[in-house]
Amino acid sequence: MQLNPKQEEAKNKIEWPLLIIAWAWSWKTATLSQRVNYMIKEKGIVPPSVMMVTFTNKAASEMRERVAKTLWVETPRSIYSRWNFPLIGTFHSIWIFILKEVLNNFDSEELAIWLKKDFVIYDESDKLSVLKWIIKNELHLNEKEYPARQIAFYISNAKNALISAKAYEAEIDSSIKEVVFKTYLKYEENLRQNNALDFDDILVKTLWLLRIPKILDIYQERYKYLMVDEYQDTNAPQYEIVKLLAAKYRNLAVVWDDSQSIYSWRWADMRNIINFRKDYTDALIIKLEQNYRSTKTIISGANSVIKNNNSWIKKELWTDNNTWDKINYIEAPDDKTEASIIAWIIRDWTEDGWQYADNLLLYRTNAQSRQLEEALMIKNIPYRVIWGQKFYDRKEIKDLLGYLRVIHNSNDAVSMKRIINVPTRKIGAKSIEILDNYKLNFELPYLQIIENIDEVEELRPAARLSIKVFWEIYNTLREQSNKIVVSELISHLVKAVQYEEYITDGLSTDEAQSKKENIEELITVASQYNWMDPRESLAQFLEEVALITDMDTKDEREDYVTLMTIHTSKWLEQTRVFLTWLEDGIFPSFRSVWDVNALEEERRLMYVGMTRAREELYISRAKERFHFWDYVRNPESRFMKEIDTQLIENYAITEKSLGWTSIFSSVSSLWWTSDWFSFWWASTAKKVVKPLANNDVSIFSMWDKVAHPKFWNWIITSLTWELAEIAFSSNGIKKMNIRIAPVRKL
DNA sequence: CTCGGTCCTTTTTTT
DNA sequence: AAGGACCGAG
Repeated sequence: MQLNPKQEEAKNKIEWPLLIIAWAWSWKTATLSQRVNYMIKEKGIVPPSVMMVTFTNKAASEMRERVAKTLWVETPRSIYSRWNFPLIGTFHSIWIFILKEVLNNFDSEELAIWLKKDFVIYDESDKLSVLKWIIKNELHLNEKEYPARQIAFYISNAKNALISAKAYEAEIDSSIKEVVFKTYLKYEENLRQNNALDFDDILVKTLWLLRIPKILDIYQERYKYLMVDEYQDTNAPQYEIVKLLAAKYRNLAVVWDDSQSIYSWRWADMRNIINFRKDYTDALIIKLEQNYRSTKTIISGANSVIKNNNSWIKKELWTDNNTWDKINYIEAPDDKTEASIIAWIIRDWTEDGWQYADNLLLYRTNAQSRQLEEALMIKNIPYRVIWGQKFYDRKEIKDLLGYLRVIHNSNDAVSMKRIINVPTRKIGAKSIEILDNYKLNFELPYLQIIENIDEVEELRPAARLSIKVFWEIYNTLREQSNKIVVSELISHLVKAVQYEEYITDGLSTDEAQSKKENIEELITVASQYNWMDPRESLAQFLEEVALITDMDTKDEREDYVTLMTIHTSKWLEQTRVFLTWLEDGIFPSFRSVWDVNALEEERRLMYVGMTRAREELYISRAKERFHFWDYVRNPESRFMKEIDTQLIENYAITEKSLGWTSIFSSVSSLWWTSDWFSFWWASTAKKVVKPLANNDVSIFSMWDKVAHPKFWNWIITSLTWELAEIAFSSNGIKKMNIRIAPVRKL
């Protein structure tokens, strides 16, 4: 790949602070990977002295792959093969790596930090359950009045402003902050006892350690060449950490794009660039303004939107690429038609030889995927929804990880509480309360109490017995964890506690199957760590699982349409992009329309969405839709009006484009029956939704007996074309489309 | 005391 | 889909 003169300049300037202003698809990734190659191959810099920080795991692994290719070496599996390769990872993964290394080599007391090396990472739901418990049991307050979610927001805000729990007392200026202060203190105490960190702590604790001169010295000397991608999305602790690391050698290159800053709600502050300019007044500034991906039309369209932001630095993104189709604007009469037209367009293109995988469907919030999914299902189009962190949020996954976590770190009280009665062992809320009180009074970790459970006399004998049984299982697993790799450990665990029987009890075949598949999937992910030493594999697996998200599991080899939020799409590009639900109140979100800053961030999000498209961009909205249990008519999105009208072509809604839709929408109430709904839920739980059945309708007739996997045997009591009413002995009459429903004639 | 039903609500964006 | 509230059975 031949770099242009600007990119070449960025590549060659390595012993100097460097600000690369890079607009969408300006080949910044190629520039950065060639820059690493240049350092190592031309300048003889040793690979492990180079650190590159990216924003997502996906970006990091892509970068590792590219760099490995230019260096002619095998792509390392993780950031840990640091001795012959640059350190390339996300902010969080690199900081965890540093935290662990420091804790392995130094005494915690010497560092004046309570953190010990086997720490666990609490995700958002772990954090909320701790906060809920504190609010209810320690502060004796009503959770309704002081919602954990709101308290969590205040605490996170404080942490990112580097205000400790003790220092928060000075911030109190309202009754809610009074409660926040008390909760924050207890929460920090809880983390300390459990040897746990939340996401914010990963940054804050790293910063704390790097402020110790002798620690900082080690890392400044090791990582002499630093690069930070997506600098506009850094927050205060991240900025401080980078500043400290770079202070000595000043070989820091940051990549910045103010048009793509969309994480201010995670405390990202694009004004960090002002601090950067102050810290490095002599920094070389290079602008990469040529876009190598999208057509002229798409770029002009995106430019015409983003220039409405006052905070935006004026610039012109340009391209040599061809002008192609105009931006297609679909104004559908209602939500179902909107979704159907999109499905129809995809189907049509596919018949012309395109792949399903050439299409990307974007929306503002995850909940919006539903109607698009329905339309795709009706047309048998395979698709996959990428939810933020859905996979690891599922009960079966959280349960199994909970076991692994207490095996790894016996102090982890949140996980212990989660799994002590899973599967049910007759240890209920009352017993756990007794354990909690005992723990509070004697300041002992759970494990120690469980080990000597006979001392807890308040406990019912039955509960004590159950805990002993649990203790046996736990001990066996813990011993095994030293001898067998983590994927085998999970299999043993599932058998030892009869987890499958527990989780699938009372479920339909379909639902049970999906649970089992999820467990299988977890074992598959875990088996990637099989090459490691058993104990190490467990630690590594748990660490990376905490940071992994659904989008990291996107499989490039299968052919399916991808659906995701615009936020999630930031790292990718696609031939054809559909931006849906372009209505004021939805996009921009109703929460943002009164606040200039929030609105500008939404506009940047629009820019990000538009520039994901390479060749064709479809924008759609519905004049009327069913939303939040009501019919609403949202005005056209203001962002749509900002696009230069010459660039837009209104998509004609013809009979052809409606196709079968018009027939379906006339009987649309049928699509909303409960079994359709549960079928939808069941299907989305799976990785790739399999195309629906395509039954030959002609073989069915009135009074036929049919088999259904979920409801067993039915009898057709009414049949109009392919829409049937089917009687089921205990559930009354169900309406369904027998062409696509999972039914079989008996 | 514990469990397993039912019924209700839930959300903006995610490392 | 999952958590919370509530209730009746064992």
